[in-house]
Amino acid sequence: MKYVELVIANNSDKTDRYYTYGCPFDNVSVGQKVVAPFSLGNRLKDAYVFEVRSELGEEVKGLKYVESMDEQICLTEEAVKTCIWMKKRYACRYIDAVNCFTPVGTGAKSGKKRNPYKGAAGEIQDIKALTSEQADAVDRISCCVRERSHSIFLLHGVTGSGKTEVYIQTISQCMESGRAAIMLVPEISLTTQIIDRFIGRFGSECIAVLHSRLSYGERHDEWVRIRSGQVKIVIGARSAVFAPLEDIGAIILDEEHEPTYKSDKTPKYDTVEIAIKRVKSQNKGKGIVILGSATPSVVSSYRADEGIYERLSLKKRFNETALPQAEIADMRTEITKGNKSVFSRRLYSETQRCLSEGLQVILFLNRRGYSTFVSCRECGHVMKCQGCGISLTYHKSRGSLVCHYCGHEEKMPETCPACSSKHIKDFGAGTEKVEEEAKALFPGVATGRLDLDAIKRKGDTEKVLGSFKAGRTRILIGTQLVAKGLDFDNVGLVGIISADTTLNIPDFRSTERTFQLITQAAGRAGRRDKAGKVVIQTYTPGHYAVAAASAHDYDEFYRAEINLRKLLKYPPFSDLIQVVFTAESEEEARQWAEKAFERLVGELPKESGQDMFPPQELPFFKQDGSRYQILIKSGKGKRNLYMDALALVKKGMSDDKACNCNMGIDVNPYSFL
DNA sequence: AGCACGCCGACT
DNA sequence: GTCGGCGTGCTC
Repeated sequence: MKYVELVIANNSDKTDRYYTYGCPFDNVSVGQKVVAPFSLGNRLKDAYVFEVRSELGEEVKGLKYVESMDEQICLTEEAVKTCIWMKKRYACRYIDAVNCFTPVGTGAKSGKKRNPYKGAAGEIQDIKALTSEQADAVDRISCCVRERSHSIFLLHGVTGSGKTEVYIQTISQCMESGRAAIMLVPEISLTTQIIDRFIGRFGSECIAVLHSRLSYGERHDEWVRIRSGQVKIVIGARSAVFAPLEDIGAIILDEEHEPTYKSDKTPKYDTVEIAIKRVKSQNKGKGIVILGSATPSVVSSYRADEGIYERLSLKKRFNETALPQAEIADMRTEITKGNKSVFSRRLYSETQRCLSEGLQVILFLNRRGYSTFVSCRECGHVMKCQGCGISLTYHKSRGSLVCHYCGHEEKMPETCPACSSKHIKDFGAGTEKVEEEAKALFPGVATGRLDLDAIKRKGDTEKVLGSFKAGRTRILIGTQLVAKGLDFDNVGLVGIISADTTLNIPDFRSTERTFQLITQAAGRAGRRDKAGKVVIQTYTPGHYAVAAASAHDYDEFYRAEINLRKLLKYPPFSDLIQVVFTAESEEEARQWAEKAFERLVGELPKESGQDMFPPQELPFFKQDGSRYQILIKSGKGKRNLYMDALALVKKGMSDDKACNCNMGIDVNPYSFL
């Protein structure tokens, strides 16, 4: 008889611990999924083995016995280790972490075997000679994979510098060394070319593509196929980082700066952290992580500077095509010259030129969320919070400007504090408005729109993109969807309608996002032999994100941004921990948030007080219920201190019978709304 | 989270 | 007398 510590698949904070059971199956191992009788009625529950031992340390009252073992599902030891780590790191339950590693639903009953990826047979590309930069990167990475050592590489490569070939070579090296690999992409639906290339290179037998369109049954079958060792390469979006592979040589994150790598539901993990933890906790030998991007996140770049990551740069474009020529249109002068259109005169004339030359135009406008910002139309001054440096959000009902970080509130000014102009107001134009104006300015020219509203139904994206690719539409207007989309051949001009839109969303990352989006959108202009043109419209032409993006100068942007982050103690110089209290009534949410805040203050050393911002109501979100948040700006090395205290307070709340308020914890969230 | 237990009122 | 309402407490 063996004895096991089980994590019960019970969706409750109260049962979030180990339960000791006897296990009559001697071949039981850590990670094994089992069925065990639980609670009063001895109902049979799924559970996972987290520890195995031969002796019972001390008497356990009412010991029960494992009923049966699952034939197919057994997590790796590394997965169990990572689960234990995740519980602490993200203040989630064991079972939340386990659910990341296991397939949802049961296996397909029919047992029909099929490869769920029914794409093209695979595209066999000529293996081009690597550039010397690529070769250097590949050498460095391959060496680590062979030696089973651990390194994190930041592959900083400009658009068209051949990052994908480096990924392929890395995976090749994994295959040669008999190791597995995970290839992560921000959005699998926009990645069919990469998949074809991989299948062409490695064959479909050893590859699993984890697609969001897979049914539960298919997911389960793929999980088993991967776990059996048949599959060595897994391609997918962020959840594929949990693929049940053993001896992982490399985990690659393409476009590492993309926000989709941060999970927005419990556990709110960061894919980069999971990837690093996984390759490090393996027994057979450690693995490497590659973070690839043309515009690395500020946090990643800083870590490379610090030597935590190893930077590998690809500065040359593969076929030496020039980057598009970018120019800035100062919208302040448009206003003073009486141009109230969303088109600057420059954008108008360039659009006209392109259309007459038979080229196509992309107009980019990122209008996310509903919050508007407030700025002066004459001097470009933007209303910001004194303490946080974040744009203030206009709350019409209150007639005031509110900082969503610290709760600071001030009256909406009637004149600009900088230049006393009366032209200070909340503002923002959406894609619909741009399309309307485009139609009016260029009559007879077919336009297409690509944003969340326009692609509500399945297949809409393909329709819109298809028309544009075929040349049926000449002007494509869209949000970041167009920036991410596929490559086009005939685009002569990219117009960025308002670079300020993302600049002024209330988030410390807004500048970074702006730089990345402009750079990405600009990359859509001019492909192959034709150099394209970019017009960037802005009310703040002097802003370093706009200026650096127009000059294709990442380093310049990074230097300015990292200084600001340091000054204001934002990541990477801190971790922002958002604690959200959700309850039926405003009253309950507020009271529990306040109670929790008090306990937190009591739990922590005095000097921590200045890092913690007291409860603040979150704006309009859920129709039912109310939300309050506590924000903690956790300095370097203090994250665990705060997380432990938060876990304690959370435990206290869930133990309190009178409490019907939920407490959610999110470290470095991507949206603070 | 479930779900048995148990202590009350309403109904055969 | 007993059916069923939901408050309370526990799960190796």
